[in-house]
Amino acid sequence: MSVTDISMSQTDITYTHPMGRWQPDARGRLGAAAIELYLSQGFEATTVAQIAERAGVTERTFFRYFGDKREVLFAGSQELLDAAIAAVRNAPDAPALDLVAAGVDAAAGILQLRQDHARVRQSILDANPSLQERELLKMAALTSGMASALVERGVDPVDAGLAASLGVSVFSQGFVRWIAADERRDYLEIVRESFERLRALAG
Amino acid sequence: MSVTDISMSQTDITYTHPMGRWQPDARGRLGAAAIELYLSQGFEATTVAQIAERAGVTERTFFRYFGDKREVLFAGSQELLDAAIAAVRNAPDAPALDLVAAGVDAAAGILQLRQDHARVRQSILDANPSLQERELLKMAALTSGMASALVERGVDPVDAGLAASLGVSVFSQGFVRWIAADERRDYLEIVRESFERLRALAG
DNA sequence: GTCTATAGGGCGATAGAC
DNA sequence: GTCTATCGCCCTATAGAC
Repeated sequence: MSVTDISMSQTDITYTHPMGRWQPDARGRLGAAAIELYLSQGFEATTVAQIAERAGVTERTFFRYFGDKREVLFAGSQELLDAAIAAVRNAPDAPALDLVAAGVDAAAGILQLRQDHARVRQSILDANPSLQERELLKMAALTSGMASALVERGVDPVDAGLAASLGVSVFSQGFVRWIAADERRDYLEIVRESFERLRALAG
Repeated sequence: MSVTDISMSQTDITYTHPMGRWQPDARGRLGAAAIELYLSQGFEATTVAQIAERAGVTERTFFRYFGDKREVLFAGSQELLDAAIAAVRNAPDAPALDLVAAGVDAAAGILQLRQDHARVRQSILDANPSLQERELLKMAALTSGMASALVERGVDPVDAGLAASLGVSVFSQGFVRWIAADERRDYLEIVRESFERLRALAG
């Protein structure tokens, strides 16, 4: 049950840091500190104060960058979402489910590059229902984002919602299999096979 | 994006209340008080202390019945889950997607009886992402519950997961349409039409 | 039942960059 | 002067420990 996220550091790299009073990249340091602590002590046992201290900032600064303690683990999910939606938007004309497949392919292709990180992150999520909830919310955002992109391309709204749901189901279920220890195939391959199975199931 | 829950009062009705020192059905009163306050003041603005006071119990009692402030809105979702899983288990032999359809039918049939309440509850959820997260977790539980039931009946695990996901997608999307003000059809009808569309999409 | 740690938000102050 | 990042200290409610 889960997917998402890539980079821990999401700082705006086009902005040259003033390099004055404070160390640059507070966001990146907070993200790294959080993952280290969540891994070594567990998510619940880690306080925001500890994260902030390790990153050399105050608690208040943590909440400036991340709305809550969970959000720090989802810094990369926006990138995934954007890539998927862009792919749906730009795919060559085709039936709705194929457009969604293009979006899912794009997202899987990004995750693919960081299987090690995905596994670490997933091990943290697996132990915490409250993190799983957040993950589900991100997946719901992916669903509605792709659905909107389909509607923009002229797909009927009901069909768009269903097709996007199917795509995200394939993506999520494929993810679980992909990070399993004994799985040798790559993510894209798994996702594509799942789409085939899905067509068979419905037909 | 949402579904679930029926009754606010989930007290064990087979148990005859002692009717002694305390008013009976503390759980039911807490549930009713919470919904009233969430509606009139908003979810965030309502404190557990207010709910407890209105129900005539202490804060501590609230947390004895409900794990957290959100859970009070999901008292009925277990019933829905159980009904769906039982239906999948007991449906006559058929392809996986038809078994899932039986489960979804059962759940929709229950919700059907309380459209007014479903609308009220949904209006509270719509305004609060943290409640939407919890709803998604319940839907995920429904998915994995139905998937397990399918596996028990001999369906391949991967197919089971996909089929259950499809079913829950239909259920959730159908729910949104069903509670829309201008929708005249009943929930079961909408759900059945969605299954048809889904087959068309994949075919 | 009571007690307490912690999440998370409000807001003005401060120290730099431009 | 303006803007932006951070601090620091305020607060309350949640949720869990005892």
